[in-house]
Amino acid sequence: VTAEAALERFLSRLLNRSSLSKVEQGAILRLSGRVSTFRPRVDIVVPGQHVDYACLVGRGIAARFDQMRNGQRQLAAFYIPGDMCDLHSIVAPTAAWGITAISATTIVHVPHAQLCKAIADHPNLALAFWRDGTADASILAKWLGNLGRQDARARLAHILCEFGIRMEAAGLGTRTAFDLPISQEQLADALGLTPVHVNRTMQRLRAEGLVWTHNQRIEILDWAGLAATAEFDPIYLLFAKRDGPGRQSRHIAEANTAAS
Amino acid sequence: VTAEAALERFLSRLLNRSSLSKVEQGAILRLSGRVSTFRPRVDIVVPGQHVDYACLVGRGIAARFDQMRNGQRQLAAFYIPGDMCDLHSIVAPTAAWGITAISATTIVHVPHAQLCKAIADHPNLALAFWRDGTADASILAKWLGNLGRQDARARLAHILCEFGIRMEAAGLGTRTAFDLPISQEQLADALGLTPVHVNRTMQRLRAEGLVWTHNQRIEILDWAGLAATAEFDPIYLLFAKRDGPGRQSRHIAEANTAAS
DNA sequence: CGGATGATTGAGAAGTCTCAACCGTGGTGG
DNA sequence: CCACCACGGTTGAGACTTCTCAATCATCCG
Repeated sequence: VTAEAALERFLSRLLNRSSLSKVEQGAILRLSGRVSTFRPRVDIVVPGQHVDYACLVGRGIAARFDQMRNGQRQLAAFYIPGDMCDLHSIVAPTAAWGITAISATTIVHVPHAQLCKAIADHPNLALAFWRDGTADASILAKWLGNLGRQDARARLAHILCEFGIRMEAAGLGTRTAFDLPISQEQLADALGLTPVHVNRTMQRLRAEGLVWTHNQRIEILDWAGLAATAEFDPIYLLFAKRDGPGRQSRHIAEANTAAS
Repeated sequence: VTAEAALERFLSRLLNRSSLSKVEQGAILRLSGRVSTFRPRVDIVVPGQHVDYACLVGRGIAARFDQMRNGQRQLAAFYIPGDMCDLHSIVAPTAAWGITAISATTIVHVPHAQLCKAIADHPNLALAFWRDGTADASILAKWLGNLGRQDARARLAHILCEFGIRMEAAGLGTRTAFDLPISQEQLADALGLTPVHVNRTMQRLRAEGLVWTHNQRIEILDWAGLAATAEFDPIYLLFAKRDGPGRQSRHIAEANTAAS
């Protein structure tokens, strides 16, 4: 995977939410950075580290995590190819969190200097970056609601729906069929559950005919059913450009009825 | 409470994390907006609403919430005077969440038009706003870790420590003594617990000599002890300017040793 | 074949929830 | 001045979800 391909995915992600001129798009594509790969479970950024670059995922899956004193981890976000894990490190370069590789992951380290220059040359990019971070924060808030107010079954169903929509938007499968190289133990760290309980809950979703899994492939057999048990409404992903609310409501309708 | 006083608090909050020139500070103070008040439990912004203003808290406490289908709510953030609840609505004007009044609350509705003009005139303000939103997201991530990986006692202890530091930083008391006009039921909605369990847990913290409460006043009798049970480390509040990591580590040391 | 990783199973323990009731205080109206 | 009501805090007992610990199984890979 080359840096260029990753930057194209990144631009594509930005365009999901922001309108950018050709010139601004060119500025994104002209970014560059050192490419490195990480094995699963290796930390890419450790908590408290001061960084002068942002981490763009080119291949694999990365996650933001918070670590407790006893070593337990809470994953606060999953990043798929095209996601810039810590774009906000531009404005807050000392991370209070860490980034870890979930599966084998390729990262492009884009220097802050380049990103700052792009922002200075094209102020609209700062707004696009801010909007991108706002979308991540919106996902975080939704996860909080899931952890606080939904049981294990709804939580698992919700994250599967979320991955479906995000994978599809990133061109990495359809919302009902995609590869998810995440172990049940890692899912447990994201859902605030025990690996054992994730296992039993996944079995239940399978038994109910909602999903089918094999190796690390997910197939959602009953999208409407899964979305209903998850109370899933993709509005929180903020897949809508600034140009008004009309597009957004259409999006919800699509997501909750299609392919079921 | 006047709009001017609220804007001064807002500027003060921005200066906690960003360096702004006198001119930029002036641009903040020249903002204005319609002032209105809300009774407790009244919604200020309803989920899905399209807004063309941001909500600045002048007095009282507001909260961002996510609502489940059965009516249960999860609070995802508390906003104290000087906090701009939904600054990010500038870049994502259709809210996926709601804002509600926790106590009697005064809100200044600052039009997006004014904020956009300020950003256009002073690009550095966009970065300050983005940084402010990043701090809110960082708090959100920490809450997620609390919900996912800490028990009720640690969660409650953590939110009390957080309020202590934030209240002190906002000039609304000291970290060990402040007014907190939030009912146990509302705390439960933030902590992902039942009001009954919040009550029992609060009793336990009192019995352990960690805190003392009366009416809606909190006194933290043993800061070090409370911080230890909460695994509280204020680094996640991002109370550090861009000027390097030195100041930050000092801050942690202070917060975990002082006033205990 | 051995070792590592991830998925699966079982049984008992623990934390939290549910429901229902009761108490104390402040405000309101007769 | 008192009766009443609303609200928030408190208590008790039983139910339920999820955790803990420990073991087993399946697959991949060297």
